[in-house]
Amino acid sequence: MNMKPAKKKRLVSRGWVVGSAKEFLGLSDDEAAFIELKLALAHSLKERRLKQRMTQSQLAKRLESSQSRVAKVEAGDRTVSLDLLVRSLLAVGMTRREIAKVIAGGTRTRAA
Amino acid sequence: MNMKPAKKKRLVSRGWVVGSAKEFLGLSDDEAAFIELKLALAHSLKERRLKQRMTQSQLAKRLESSQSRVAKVEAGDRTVSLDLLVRSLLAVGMTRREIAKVIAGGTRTRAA
DNA sequence: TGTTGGCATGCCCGAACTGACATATGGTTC
DNA sequence: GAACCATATGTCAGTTCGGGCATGCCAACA
Repeated sequence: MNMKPAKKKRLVSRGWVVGSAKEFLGLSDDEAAFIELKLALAHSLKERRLKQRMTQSQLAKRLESSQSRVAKVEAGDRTVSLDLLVRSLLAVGMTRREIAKVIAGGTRTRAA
Repeated sequence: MNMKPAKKKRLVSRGWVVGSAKEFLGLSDDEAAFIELKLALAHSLKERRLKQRMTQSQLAKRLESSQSRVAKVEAGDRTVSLDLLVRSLLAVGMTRREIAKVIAGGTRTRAA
């Protein structure tokens, strides 16, 4: 990722609170949009995986990755790239259209 | 990115021909979907930047990156991550919804 | 209680990505 | 042609990310 003023942000991406992020930190709109986007995808990944009754280990195998990394992906860990995130989504069977839907879901703040 | 059997693929991502990729190479469906996705985004980035009458150097400044890297992003260079690609799209003013549209655009083979 | 299974966390270090620079190509204007 | 601008391409040192292992946590259950 490498975002120059990578100061505080480090804390955020794994502090949750979906619909905010930039509120209590000096994030630019783009930066905020970006991490919220990742969190939204991470969340839908876990949802989808469970719906498929798949374990993290099984998914890891498909990705030629490891259980621990899958856990980090779902947790929205800052060391996880969008690349791996999206490839994971494809691996649990999501189509481009479905992924797009999650991304568009956008400025929605809470699930329930 | 790091895709285990990163064999030939190297050639593809910068060989273009939008609607194919996996056709003449042994790519899995997911792998193919993934790089086509990146190419679609890369293409719409250039389109959008030009529409904004912005130069690569200007965009690079916003991203705190360099002109040469922006060029690679738009070219769909294999050394460019989805992260940078998406952050670039946000930097040229695209909304999540617009990005989603490009992604959903999906299995379309040719433009005109 | 001991065991098993699924998930989370920390770490290492090799692989991939990044910014920056140098340089090349192509177009425009004088 | 020279000067200038936007873009393309190659390279590389420094940073980030990746797989995988070790380990911790917790719930289920016999």
